[in-house]
Order: sequence, then C-alpha cells, then structure tokens
Amino acid sequence: MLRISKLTDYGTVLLAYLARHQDEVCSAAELAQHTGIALPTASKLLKSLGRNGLVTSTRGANGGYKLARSAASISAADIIDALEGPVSITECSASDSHCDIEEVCSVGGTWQRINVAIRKALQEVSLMDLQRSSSPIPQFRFAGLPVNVEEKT
Amino acid sequence: MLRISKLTDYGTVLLAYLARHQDEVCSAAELAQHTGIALPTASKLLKSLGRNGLVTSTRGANGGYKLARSAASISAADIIDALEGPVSITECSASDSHCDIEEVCSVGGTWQRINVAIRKALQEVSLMDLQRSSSPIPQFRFAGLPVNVEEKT
DNA sequence: CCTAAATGGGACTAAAATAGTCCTCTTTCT
DNA sequence: AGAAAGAGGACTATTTTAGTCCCATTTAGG
Repeated sequence: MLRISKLTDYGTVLLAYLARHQDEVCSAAELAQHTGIALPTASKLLKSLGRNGLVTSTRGANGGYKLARSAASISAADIIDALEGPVSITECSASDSHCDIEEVCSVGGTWQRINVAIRKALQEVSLMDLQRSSSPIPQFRFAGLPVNVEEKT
Repeated sequence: MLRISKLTDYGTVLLAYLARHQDEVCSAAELAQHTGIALPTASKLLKSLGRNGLVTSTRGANGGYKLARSAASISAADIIDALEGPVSITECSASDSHCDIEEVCSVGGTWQRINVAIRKALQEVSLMDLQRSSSPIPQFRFAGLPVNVEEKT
C-alpha cells in the first residue's frame, strides 16, 4: 500500500507522452489513443493538469495540450500535488485536520518528518526521469528478506 | 495525499503505548482506554499486529499484548507492511498485478525506484523514534544522492 | 472444575474515497 | 455556419477503508 492512485499513474503516462512530443499540440483523443487510456478519463485528467499549471491547452479546432514547462522541471511531487492534492502521510499532517486522539497521540511529529522525507524523494525525480523507460530493476528487502521487483507474470 | 490509512496510524499509537510499557502485558481494553481508540478497533489492530509478528499475545485471563522485539528494531516500514501489506507506490509494482496499459507504459521502472526510496525512508525510522516526540532527523539516499530530511516550515 | 477475563478468527455493515462516464457550454479553425 | 476541440461539473458505479459484532478458544483463580 501507500500508493498513488490509478488516476495519478495515468496522468503520469499522459505527461510522459507529451514529454516525448514536446513541440506538438496533442489532442485528448490522440493522447487517449496512444496511451490506451479511455478518452473520458484522459480528458478529465488533462483538464485537471491544466488547472494546476502542468499543461497548457489550446481550445477550438486543432486544439490540444502540451507541457507547460520542460519535462526536467516537472517533478513527481508536482504531478501528485496536481492530481491528488498535497502529499501528507497522515491525516494530522494535513493543515486543516483535527484528529480524535490528538491529546494522547505521541506520534504526530515524526510522521511529519517522514512526510518531508518522502516529499523530497518525490521532488528529486523529474518527468524526464519518469519518461525514460530503461531503468534498472530495483531490489529491496522486506522483513529482512530480499524481494525482487521484476516482471510480473 | 499519498497517505497511510487511519488504521495504520492508530496501530502506531498502540505500538507506541506498548513501547512505553515495555515490560508489562497490556490488555486490549487497557490500550483502548489509554489511547482513545475504540475497543473493537484496537482489538482488530492488535490481532493483526500479532499475526505479523510485531506483538506477542498471552491468552486467557490477565492476558494481553506486548512488543515482540525492542522498539528500536521495529521500523515504520514494518508497521505499514503489517497493517497495509507491502508498500508499493503503483499498482504495477505489486507483484501480482497486471496493468491495462502495460504495453504503452513507459513509466513503470522509475516509480519503482521512487518506491524503494520511500521504503528506505520508512525503514530509517524506528518505533522508538516515533514514540519519542523529539526524534533525530533521518537521512537517506535516493538514487545515490544523500537527501536531507529537515524541518518543514 | 466452573467462571470470568482475555485473545483469535472472521463475517458483516457502513461510510468514504476513487474511478469512470456523460452532458452542456464555450472557443476557434476552416 | 459547422465541426473539432477543450472547460466545467454533475452524476454513477466500484472499490477500499473503517468499524462492529459474534462465537470459539485459552487460561487464571477461587
């Protein structure tokens, strides 16, 4: 768990396509077709990305979308912020929340620090990095055992 | 967004309480009372933490729970793994998944690297850190670069 | 050896978040 | 004018998360 939503994942795929066609204006239909994402969904995502300043749009016939700035200057954190709102690992770390067990919660501060750590990791990665498909297969340990993250069957 | 579930958050609070009473056996009722978490919910979480080896339980009258190992050796990643299953930032990075747009997805690999970075951040923080309100600032490496995790504004 | 106090497992319900679709309006090109 | 495109938002369906409850099992203690 602790995962980004499907829609955010799709959004990234759309942005990656735009990054690979940086000078063209791409319509939602074209994007949907080439990415395999259903048109209404792609359309919804693109609108949202537009409202959040990640893509610019041209209306009318021959209109479409393109990246608002270079792929290198768009971070994974930007994308998640745009499509899911600001990252915050616990409810308490969101600014306007009020937690039931606040008085007995001895834990809040550290989660927030973890939150910052995660955010940093997400800021370090740009759309350009995401767009390159050749990345090494990572390996990590779960409960002390090595886990391969490789091709699914 | 990108947050842990409420239940995981509660679970951490329960574990923090156990960490502060390391040598006592605490009943679910006692834990619920002192943490402000409803008894059925606390009970459910404790059972789950037990199944995943984070706490040990004693059944029967005067029974209850205590930490299975030292607070220092239980990481935030352990807690999340226990209560939400293994961290994986996208559906594709979970082992058994099959993504609709796999063929056109140029993006999978990098998310997995981000996933590893996040996992590292979570492994750097122990229950001991979580339990103290003043905890050292963790540092970790992402993509070979050191990343400082500092105060938020 | 009976009873009360606990946990274990899991079924079930309710609530909330996510995903996905559709309709109508506006803009702009030809 | 008509067609192609985006803008906005309402709406529905699905899935996930949260929370409760019941019944079985274990064990201490009188």
